Amino acid sequence: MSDPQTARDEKRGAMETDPGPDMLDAKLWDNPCPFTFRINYLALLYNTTLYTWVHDTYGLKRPEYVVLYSLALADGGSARDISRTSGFPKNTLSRAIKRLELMGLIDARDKAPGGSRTQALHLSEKGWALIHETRPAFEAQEQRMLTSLSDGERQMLFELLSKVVLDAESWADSLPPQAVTGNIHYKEGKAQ
Amino acid sequence: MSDPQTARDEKRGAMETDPGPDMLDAKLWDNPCPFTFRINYLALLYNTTLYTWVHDTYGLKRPEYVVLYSLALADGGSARDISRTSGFPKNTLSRAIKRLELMGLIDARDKAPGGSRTQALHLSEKGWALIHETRPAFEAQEQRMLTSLSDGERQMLFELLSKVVLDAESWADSLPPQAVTGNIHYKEGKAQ
DNA sequence: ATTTCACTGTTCCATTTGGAACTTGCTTTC
DNA sequence: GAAAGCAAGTTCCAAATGGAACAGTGAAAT
Repeated sequence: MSDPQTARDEKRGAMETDPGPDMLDAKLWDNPCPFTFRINYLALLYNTTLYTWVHDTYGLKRPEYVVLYSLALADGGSARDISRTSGFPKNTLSRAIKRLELMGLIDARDKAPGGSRTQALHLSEKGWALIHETRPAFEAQEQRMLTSLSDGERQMLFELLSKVVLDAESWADSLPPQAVTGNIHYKEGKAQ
Repeated sequence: MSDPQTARDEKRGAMETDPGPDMLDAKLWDNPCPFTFRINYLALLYNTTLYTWVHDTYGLKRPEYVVLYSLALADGGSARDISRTSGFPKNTLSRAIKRLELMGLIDARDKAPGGSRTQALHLSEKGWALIHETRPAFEAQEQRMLTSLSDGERQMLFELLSKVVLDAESWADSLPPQAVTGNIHYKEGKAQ
């Protein structure tokens, strides 16, 4: 895997669509982390397309739409749940929820629904409507993303990724040991 | 695929590690976009772990480290190249590059190296040192991420993802047609 | 040759973000 | 059952972010 940027190159020679960012080739074929680069790159393309669309069309920021989407999948979930499964910090979500409430997309929270500091959140009628209207775009984009694969390949990809995700607890939130020892610390050199 | 949250549930019954965020289960097994959720989730876990480590250890923010990493793979690349392959907007990268230059991690740019508005960027000695010191952590984390897969499975996953990435031009930056027509516009209801 | 044009990188500024401290209310312990 | 502990959600504020307008430079057109 040392001189691998061939697959894309021939295409480039013919069409010259992009003025040759072979940095992309390097990142794809010369990268010590080929897997994580790919998922980052794909996630990026997918997310920016869809979330800019949502923002331009509905005036909802990404964390806001994430709240709606999360509740559509797990109605009655809490801010903490959304934080854990989406990666947004809880204060960002707090703000998002407040605004969604104001917009009438999620139901007003009774300060104590039975007595619990955890607030169960629910989509409003209007919130469901928005989800039903927007989710197809997300689904369709995911479909388009996978058109180059056969049904069998899609299934295989799905299973492989599931395996990795299910094993995530064992590696997330901790670094491999050798990374943590004996480093030069540049931090004090903060220029700014 | 309607009542699929079994795989994780039995585990939960036994260990009760997490106080049951079955929102995660819903997002994994009830999601109309199972593929993109998985890659987003994995990317999230991977990125936050590593970039917080880089930040705490070296005082480099994510876009800054991304510049270094990109140049390590494609020395002489431009800000524009990095922007296209990383997704960061060019002004963010402009700032990052300026600071890296100040810190001596990339070579100073001669205002006109032969005459061209595109600036070819190069890591300095110190920049290379930092990359050589940090990259192993990224590699190791990617390895750990994939430990649950056999060699064959890893290879398969790599090939499937490559296919999808190579096809990216055909779907990125555009939405599926049916998404763009006939929507309610909530945007004017901006509360704030 | 001069005028457009195209595009890279920078600056400006309003908005957004997220860490840290705080509030509140349940839960556990003695 | 009071006291200490803990965890969800909020507020505060400094920092980071990214859109938009700008500047500068090479290429294209006439």
